[in-house]
Order: sequence, then C-alpha cells, then structure tokens
Amino acid sequence: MPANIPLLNDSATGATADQGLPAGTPAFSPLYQQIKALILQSLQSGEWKPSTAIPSEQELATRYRVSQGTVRKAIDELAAENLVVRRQGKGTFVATHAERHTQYRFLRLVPEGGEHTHEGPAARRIIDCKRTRAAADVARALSLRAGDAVLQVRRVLSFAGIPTILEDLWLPGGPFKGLTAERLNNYDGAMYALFETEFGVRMVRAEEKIKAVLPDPEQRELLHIGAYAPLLSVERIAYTYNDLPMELRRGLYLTDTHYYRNALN
Amino acid sequence: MPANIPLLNDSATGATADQGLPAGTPAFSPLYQQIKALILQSLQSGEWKPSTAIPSEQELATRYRVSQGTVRKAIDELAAENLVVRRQGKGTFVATHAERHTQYRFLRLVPEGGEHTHEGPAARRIIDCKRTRAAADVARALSLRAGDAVLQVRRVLSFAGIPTILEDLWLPGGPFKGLTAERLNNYDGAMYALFETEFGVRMVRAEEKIKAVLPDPEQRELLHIGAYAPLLSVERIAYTYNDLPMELRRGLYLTDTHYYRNALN
DNA sequence: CAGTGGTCTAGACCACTGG
DNA sequence: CAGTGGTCTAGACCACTGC
Repeated sequence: MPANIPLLNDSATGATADQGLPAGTPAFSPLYQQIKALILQSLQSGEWKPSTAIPSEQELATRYRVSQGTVRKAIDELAAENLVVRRQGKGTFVATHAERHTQYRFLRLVPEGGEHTHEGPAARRIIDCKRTRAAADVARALSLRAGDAVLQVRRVLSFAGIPTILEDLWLPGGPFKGLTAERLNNYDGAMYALFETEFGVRMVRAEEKIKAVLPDPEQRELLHIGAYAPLLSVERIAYTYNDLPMELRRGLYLTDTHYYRNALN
Repeated sequence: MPANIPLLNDSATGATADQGLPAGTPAFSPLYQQIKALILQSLQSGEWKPSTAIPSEQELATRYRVSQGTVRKAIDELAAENLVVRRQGKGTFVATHAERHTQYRFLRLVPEGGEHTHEGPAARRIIDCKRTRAAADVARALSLRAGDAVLQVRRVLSFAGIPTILEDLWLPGGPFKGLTAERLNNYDGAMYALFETEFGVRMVRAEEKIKAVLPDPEQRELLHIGAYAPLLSVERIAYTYNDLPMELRRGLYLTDTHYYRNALN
C-alpha cells in the first residue's frame, strides 16, 4: 500500500514526500492527478479485480489523506477513460469486457438495418492458433524484438450464417502463455473477456487503421467471396495500462450487409 | 436574457420557476445541466460568436445566481463536447473550425508515413455545385421532405498532386441560400469554416458509416483509377446544435497512401 | 498588477441502492 | 435504514495571461 501522505507539492511543510510514487513521474502535478496515478497502480496491480467495487470515495479520501472532492475528480477522469464505472448508490466498479453491455466495446461493425445495436454473439470459427516468431512489423506493433515468441490466431466470424469477418491476431508470447485453440473455442464470451479472466490482461484502449483492399486467394476462400469483392481492412493495436501494446489484430470486414460506424466529436 | 433566478428544483421555496426555459425540457435535472442548457442557448442564438470569449465563470455565476462551481461543471461538459475551449488565464472561447488547430477536426484520413498530423491543406477542385431537389435518401438524412431544395456539391481533393478524395455533399437549401461554386473556390480555409462565417452554421458533431466499395466509371475517371481499385466509402452526417442534421457527405477515399485513423476508448 | 481558469477543501444535502 | 455516488456551495489559494 503506497503513500498515505499528502504526496507532492506540499506547500505548507515543503516536504517533497514522494515515497511510493514510481520514479520518473514528473515531480509536479495536481493532487488529483497523483491520486489518479495511485488508483491506476492499484487497478494495474490487480489489487481490485474487474467487475468488483473499488473502495468508496470517502475511504480513498482518508487513505490518501485528501478531500473527497479530490478523489472524486481523479475517479471522474478514470470513468471518462472507461477504466472504472460509477453506479450511484452502489459504488465504483472496475470496468470489464465480460459484461453484456460492454462486450463488443471495440467492434464498430454493425448491421446495415438495425441501428444502435449489434446482433448478438457471432458464430466464431478458429482456423488456426499457433506459436510463432514475430516478424518485423508485428514486433514493432507489439513493442517486441523481431523473432520474439508470439501467438498467432486466425478466425472467421459469421453473422446469420454468412462469413463476415476474417481476423488474424498476434499476441505477445509471455503474457499469453498457455493460450490454445481449445481454450478459445471453449470460452463462452468475447475474446477480451477471456484475456481478462484467464490471463489478467485488460485491454483499455485501441487504435485502428482502416483501408479498402481486395482479398487474396486464401482470404477469398475463407470468406466465400470473389476476387473483386472490396473489403474493409482494419488493423487494430490494443493497449493495456501504461500504453503497453498487447494485441495486433488485422481484420477483413465484408461490408455488404454491415458497415463500420464511427462517431466524430 | 433568460431566467436570472435559481431556476428549477428550488426546494426551499418550492417555486417551480421555469420562466425562460424552453418548453419540453424535462422538469427535473441538476442545476448545472440547466446552466449548461442556458449557455447552449446563448451559443446557438449567436449571442457569443465563434472564436470569441464567453463571459467569465464568475460573471456567469452571478448572472445565473449560482456558485462558480456549478457554472464550472456546466462548462466542463461543454468543453468535453468540443463546443467551447478553455484557456487558462485568458478565458473560455467558442469553438470554431476556422483555426489551424481544429481545421480538419472531422477528417480522419492521414498519410501512411507521417503519424499524428495531416499534410496541410489539400488542393481542392470543385466539380459541380448546383441547386436540386432532395431525393428520398438525402431527405431522410437531412430531416427534410423529398423534393425539398438542397444544394449539391461535388469536389475532388488532391494530396501531393494525387486525387485522393471524391466527395459529394448535400446541404439544406434554406440555411445555405446563396452558396455558389465561386464562393467555395474563393474561400481560403476549410469548408466548415466557411459555413460558420458565411452562413452561421456550426458543425458540432458527426456520424460516419464506412464501407469498402469499387468505383463506377464516372468516379474512376475523376480519381484516375482502374475498375478494381478498392475505395473507402465514407458517408457522413454532420449536425449543428440540437442534433439538427445540416450536411450529408458521401466521400470516396483512396487508401493507397493514406488510411482512416480511429481511436477506440 | 488584475483577471482568468485550475485546484483543493469542508461541509451540507440529495438520489439511489440494498438489506 | 446506512452507505454510496451526485450536486451545490463558499471560500482560499495557485498558475497562467496580458497589460
């Protein structure tokens, strides 16, 4: 349990009490940012598990020796980043991919007709799941060295019986040691939920690069399409805490009956 | 100038003083939400023009007879929605598309190599700009009736001399009365900036539907591409205040040297 | 320097949840 | 009912901007 002391920037005593704070942290920042960082550490270290409640604001305020308002502002930011979820009257909970509501948080493909909602779990077919060595591009995306052990998965998702998504995934070998096709097949839920519960890896944000492409022969066969069927190419890098990349995913989306939905603010 | 009174929910007096509030507003909401709505009205009505400062928090607090903290929370939300921009020591400013920094706020296409930044203003070529009547799909997108007057624009954007984007736009005829190809050509800046300064229409958010398509012959010619060049089809509906749709835009993006960048949270 | 937004506190009360 | 997050206030002080 880290610093229970008014932390940095203590103007009255002049004490620069940075015990418990990770080295390399910029030495000057608002109190609530420091509190946020401390809470982040606890989330990251697994002190509070996904879908469980974190201590109440009052509790955290006394633990960190700050006012409730300061804790509140820290949690506000964490909630805005979808790392925790507030529920009035109940508490603040560690966000998870394991609940129906946040299940397909990163999937932007929705059916052409029905707005606002996905059409439930897709039919998944694992085509391949093997340990290999990271090629240069994969290594760069995952902040590994070329040749490092990675897990590679290929699968097809079908909606209403129609193969719609072909995905290749690369996962760093270390954190995902022990992942097999069987475990992927047996798990009833989203892949990111499995990553959470089985490997303790929480995907927190992601970035996608989207292009339009044509399929190669192998892809054509897997998606049951012709040579000139245009496809959405979606390359995603998903990150855990601390902007650590934990997954590279290359998806091909068939957009005859679906589209990629994006909100711009 | 609307209600200068503690507004609704006044528990002490029991007075439901809703003078000045628009009808149809749900009768019960936090004070700061009501303040936010009032500020929104002033933004919308043009009381404060884009890129100018709105009154200080203290000023608004006395105007609305609430504490500064309450005004602050209202403005916080407006800032989070990119409707205003806070600048410490200077004030809070009405957001605009007219500044370099926020120029291409809605354009997600970035060059393959250089991350984080667009490559400066594209070369624009207006192909067509005419008044027509809204087809059914256009009317639906813009909340008009089929046959209503709309302005239709077609243009090509080129990066480094290469035609990369072909766009068709539809604008409601009323608000954009007087828009011509010449005015579009003569204006030095983003299209949304022109909409702001010349027509008083501020685009506040947008939604995009993305698919992969092949070009038709006309599109092929305009983009100098072959029959089987896959393209990103980006259909955007842009909204002003109050979720009022003000533009339908259908873009075709060439993604050989560029990609559509999206951040998922 | 005065004026602005940004942080922090302490305390009151409200709204919602669950036992 | 007690406990939680949500709202609101009043006041102090800090950090930044521009004159």
